[in-house]
Amino acid sequence: MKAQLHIKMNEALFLRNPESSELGKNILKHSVQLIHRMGFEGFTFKKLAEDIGTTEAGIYRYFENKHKLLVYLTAWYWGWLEFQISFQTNNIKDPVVRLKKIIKLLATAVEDAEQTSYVNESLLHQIIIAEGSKAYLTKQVGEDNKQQFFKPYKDLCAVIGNIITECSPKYKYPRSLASTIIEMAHFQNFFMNNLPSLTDFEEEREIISFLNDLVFTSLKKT
Amino acid sequence: MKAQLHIKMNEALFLRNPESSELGKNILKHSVQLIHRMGFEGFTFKKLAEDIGTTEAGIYRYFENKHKLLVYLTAWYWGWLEFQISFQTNNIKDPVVRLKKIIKLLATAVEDAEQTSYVNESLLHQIIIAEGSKAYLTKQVGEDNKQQFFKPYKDLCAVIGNIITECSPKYKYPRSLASTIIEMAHFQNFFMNNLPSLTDFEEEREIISFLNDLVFTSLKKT
DNA sequence: TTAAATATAGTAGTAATACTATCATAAATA
DNA sequence: TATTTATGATAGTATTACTACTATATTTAA
Repeated sequence: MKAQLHIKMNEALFLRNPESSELGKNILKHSVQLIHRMGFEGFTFKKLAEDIGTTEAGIYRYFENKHKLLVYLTAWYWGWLEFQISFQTNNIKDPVVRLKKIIKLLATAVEDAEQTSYVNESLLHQIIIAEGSKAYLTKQVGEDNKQQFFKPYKDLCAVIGNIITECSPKYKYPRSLASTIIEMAHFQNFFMNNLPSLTDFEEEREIISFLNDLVFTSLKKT
Repeated sequence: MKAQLHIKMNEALFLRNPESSELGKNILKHSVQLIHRMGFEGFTFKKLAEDIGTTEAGIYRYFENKHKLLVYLTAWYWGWLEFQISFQTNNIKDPVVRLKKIIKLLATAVEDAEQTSYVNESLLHQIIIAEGSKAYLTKQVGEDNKQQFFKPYKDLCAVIGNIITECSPKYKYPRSLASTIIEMAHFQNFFMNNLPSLTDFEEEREIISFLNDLVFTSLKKT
């Protein structure tokens, strides 16, 4: 008997809960695969429906549009990652050790092993790297934010910010440093793989070293 | 008699050079206004044509699609910014002073005064903050990169990276630190204005302080 | 000077996208 | 058994993204 991880989602993100039916779960599963394969711009509900073997109208019963679906997937990811972090740093007292562990988790490709039934976390991690920013880089960011769509991201940022403050109570920018770590864990990965001259890296390990250096020199000073 | 600044653009970015005609210049001018007003997703060539008072087909003679136009605008911006940097840091010997000046330029809203005839740099700066990443966060990033579309961004990153190395020859991640400064100058601004709990800031000045702290503690250590 | 080439504008159309609405049927539940 | 709920199938609309074609104005070349 295995414990089943479940991420509680904001109800305003969907019209019908995708976790409540087979079709819904298929929408999540296949959308991750399709967005990963053809990018968010190339992805349409029509293609998704064909991939699943259902109709466009079927998808629209679950999600209002593809933007909401992307926001759903990113929110799920941040919720899942926050759980991973709390699980993996549980019982670690030293905030410096915790922060290092978090940086590693942020910058490391997820292994396929620990898959949640209908979401391939490894593919989703790559989607977040390439498409994640598009969830909030829109004209509706204000309204989406009012509806709490970015709460999981903000919560994670707050968690990391608090650990930063534990490490160095006098450091003045804990939340900005937290969002910098999160964004750069992803952007440096994207750059390394697609625009390598914007980085000094050839593998993940080096991104982790860079982020550790960035964070801990900033914190040691104070 | 005033010197006229001209940014040389990659010819593969357009079908017909928009700087070579009135319509072309109008396309640049009005696209900046429209993208700023309705966001890149809401922006279409049809709306642009109506705004200018020409036809859709007229726009398509200059740009293959709106993605190319966005890449054109971002490339123009980075080229323009590199010129601003070289101009404003000219004659400054001390690399630390130069780097501080660059951080300020990156994070500061452009004044309306110094406008280049057909591009409103102030609006364009805000477009780069909100839409700039979408120029490379696509499935075609590899092909676009092969065609050198991101050269101005990469050049700017190299310039900043070199100054970082001048400041601290032993620092191991000059290019990644440079791309981090560039991206965070924009993202922290976007977060401050739209998702404030991801930052510790209320004004630009504070973003500059954060970036200075981040960079110079990293560099002093070595 | 005139004819040919070229640049530019405008009209019209197509295929795909992003939806909405309706009706039928199968399965679950009360 | 009646009724809700989930899914399926079909059709339709407005907008988007683009292409092809025609008309006209301007430049250039013979």
